[in-house]
Amino acid sequence: MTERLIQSVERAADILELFVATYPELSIKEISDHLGLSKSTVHGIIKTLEHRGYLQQNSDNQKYRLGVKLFELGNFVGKHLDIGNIARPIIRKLVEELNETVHLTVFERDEVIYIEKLEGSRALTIYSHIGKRAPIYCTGVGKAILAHQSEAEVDRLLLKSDLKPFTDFTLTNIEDIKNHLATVRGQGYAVDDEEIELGLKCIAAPIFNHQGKVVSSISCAAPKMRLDEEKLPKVITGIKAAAAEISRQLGYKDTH
Amino acid sequence: MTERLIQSVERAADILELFVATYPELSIKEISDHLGLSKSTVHGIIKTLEHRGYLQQNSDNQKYRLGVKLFELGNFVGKHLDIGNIARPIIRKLVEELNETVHLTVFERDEVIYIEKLEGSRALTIYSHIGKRAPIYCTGVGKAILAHQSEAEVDRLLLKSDLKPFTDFTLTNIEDIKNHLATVRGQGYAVDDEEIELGLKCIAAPIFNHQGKVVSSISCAAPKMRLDEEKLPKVITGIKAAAAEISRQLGYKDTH
DNA sequence: TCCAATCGTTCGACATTATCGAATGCCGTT
DNA sequence: AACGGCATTCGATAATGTCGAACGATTGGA
Repeated sequence: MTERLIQSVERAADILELFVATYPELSIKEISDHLGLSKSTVHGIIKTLEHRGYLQQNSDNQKYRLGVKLFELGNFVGKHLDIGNIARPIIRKLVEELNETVHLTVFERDEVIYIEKLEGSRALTIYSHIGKRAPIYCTGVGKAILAHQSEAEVDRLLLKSDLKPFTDFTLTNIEDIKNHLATVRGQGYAVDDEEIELGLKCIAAPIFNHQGKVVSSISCAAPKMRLDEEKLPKVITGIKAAAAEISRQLGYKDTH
Repeated sequence: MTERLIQSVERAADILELFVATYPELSIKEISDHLGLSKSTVHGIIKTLEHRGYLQQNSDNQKYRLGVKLFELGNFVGKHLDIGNIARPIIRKLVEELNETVHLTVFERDEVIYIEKLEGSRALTIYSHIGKRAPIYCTGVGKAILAHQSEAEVDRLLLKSDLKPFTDFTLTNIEDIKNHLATVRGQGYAVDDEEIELGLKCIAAPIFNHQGKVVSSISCAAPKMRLDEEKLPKVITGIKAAAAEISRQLGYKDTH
């Protein structure tokens, strides 16, 4: 790992981030003191950043603040770096690998919603479609998300749900579900074994965003008979790896 | 103007902006071709930017895209660089200079809304308050904004208004108003001469954002008698200069 | 009104550091 | 297996960023 980083670019980044870390308005002196650089060094970088719109100088006090160019770039990122675009190629690869249907969901306004579905080339496929809601307590994608919420949040969400039994295997007791979530959290993936539909089995993993919050999940859904002793470990490994990669690209820093 | 800009910082900016200008996903080769730099130079800068989260590398094709750090910074800018914060110190200075009330408005959802009011130390002050709506066709702040909308937009807005006469001086005929707006546009400021309230006179100027659109305006409002031959030019100059400075800080590039 | 202090800005000299081109290594394709 | 394309690494060079000092502008206090 003999990375050769560009000093002045790093310093420019240091300066930009200093505004977020300390105060939205800083003078050259303050910056050079914070970073331990000479005033003239800071001045050169600052003037370059100002010239490009990354900083702007206040006219009365001569201090600097972050410029609208960053706002522009940030918006661009927001549009093009959304989870769907990040996840799609990763999911596509996973589908090729497993040749099974893979779903992507997001958790928004207390609901788990399918936002992407990619199918393998099997005859027997899973019924589901983009935009549909998934129950949170008895699906892989729902449980993967639920397992990483605070206990208060879990209680709130479960109390809000009707906990209707879809099959004989559906867990409908809050304590049972909460115990099960601990297992999910521990192993890093969730299993739905015919809990919502007989014959259907899902393996799902949570996706973490740059704040470390779980905001979405992916799952592989297949007829239970196809997920045999040989295939199941592959699915688990694949789903977990894909979820981790999406998380990473979303800016999640895994700190274990 | 012997500015001494830092080359590698400029090149880093070039790279970031290239993603917006061309395509949200670029390879090192594509970047070096576009910018006429060697691959290794680009590689060094890219790795630095990636290291800091300003870029991230896609795992399957090895291309790069803008990173979430920019999203973060952009959001921060959005919060702290909003028009109110930019305008406040500039308005404050103007109030000291003129010792008259100055308003700041934004144009949103077809309405002109006061979002800031700073008063001079006079006994006779103007009634108005933050959050209040201003009619668009017969106030300085409204006309300053209206004068810089497209003709279709002006028609739409005026047809939507009831064009109620507040005083004998209120213009209520669409053609009259549109002719008047041409004057406003030409002189760079709008006058409201007792059009909404007898005895009240306002001088207002438009504020341009970084896209060159007029999204807000400021005005100086005072009893008509106080804006005499001596003071009026000062007010006009002051309001125009303040509006120009706010526009500049919002990222507006005046290209005349 | 003047002086002192503070900070932004400019300047010049130095060596650190970024740069380039060439070499290497890693896929994917034929 | 060999080729092509690309990312990556390496090493030598001088261009470039860095620092300290000097300058200038502004502010506050005596």
